[in-house]
Amino acid sequence: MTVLRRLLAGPAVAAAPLLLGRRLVSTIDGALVEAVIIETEAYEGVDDPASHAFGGRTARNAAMFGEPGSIYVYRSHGVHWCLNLVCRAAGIPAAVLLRAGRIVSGEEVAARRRGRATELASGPGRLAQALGVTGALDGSSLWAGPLRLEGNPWRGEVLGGPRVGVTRGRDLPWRFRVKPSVSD
DNA sequence: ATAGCGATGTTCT
DNA sequence: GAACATCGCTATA
Repeated sequence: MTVLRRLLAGPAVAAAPLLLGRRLVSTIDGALVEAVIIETEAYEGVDDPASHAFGGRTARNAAMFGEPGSIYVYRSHGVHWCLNLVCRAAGIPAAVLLRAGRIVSGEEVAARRRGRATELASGPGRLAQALGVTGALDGSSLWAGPLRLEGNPWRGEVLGGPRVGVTRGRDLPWRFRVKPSVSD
């Protein structure tokens, strides 16, 4: 059992800060794009009023109930795809939303997908678009697909705070990001 | 620099 | 109908 498998088998709140600094490696459509994760948010199961799984299973959130290491992709505001990594044992819904990254490889591909050269992955919709992630990946596995996770956790300072765009459950500091640096 | 708003799928009231 | 785990354009300062 690898470190990563153990991490995703546990609570999303524990996994979210330890996913920071790792590289998300995409070979979607045969093009290599890598992004270092710099911002995440945790969504726990039925007790979390901000989670898509709050209130039970639906067609959209079904992937959240899958094996840890599953990929959950949903459409936000009818426009953008957002990428989550599923945590906890099958049947217990929890996931970490990957909110932002810094492209470290395949910048040309990312820029082409984004239709611009700046802000390539500074937001959940942008990150997914830069990596080529779409709803086609929903329910697939991180262990055997075109999307992988590599590298080690962020060694620097990690900041916590309330989740973004959430009205219920705002009191929980389940958003994590690396300390901002000038190179971003 | 900041604010407002349109786009638009899925879920909930 | 309304709200949303968003983004990018447009308008005002």
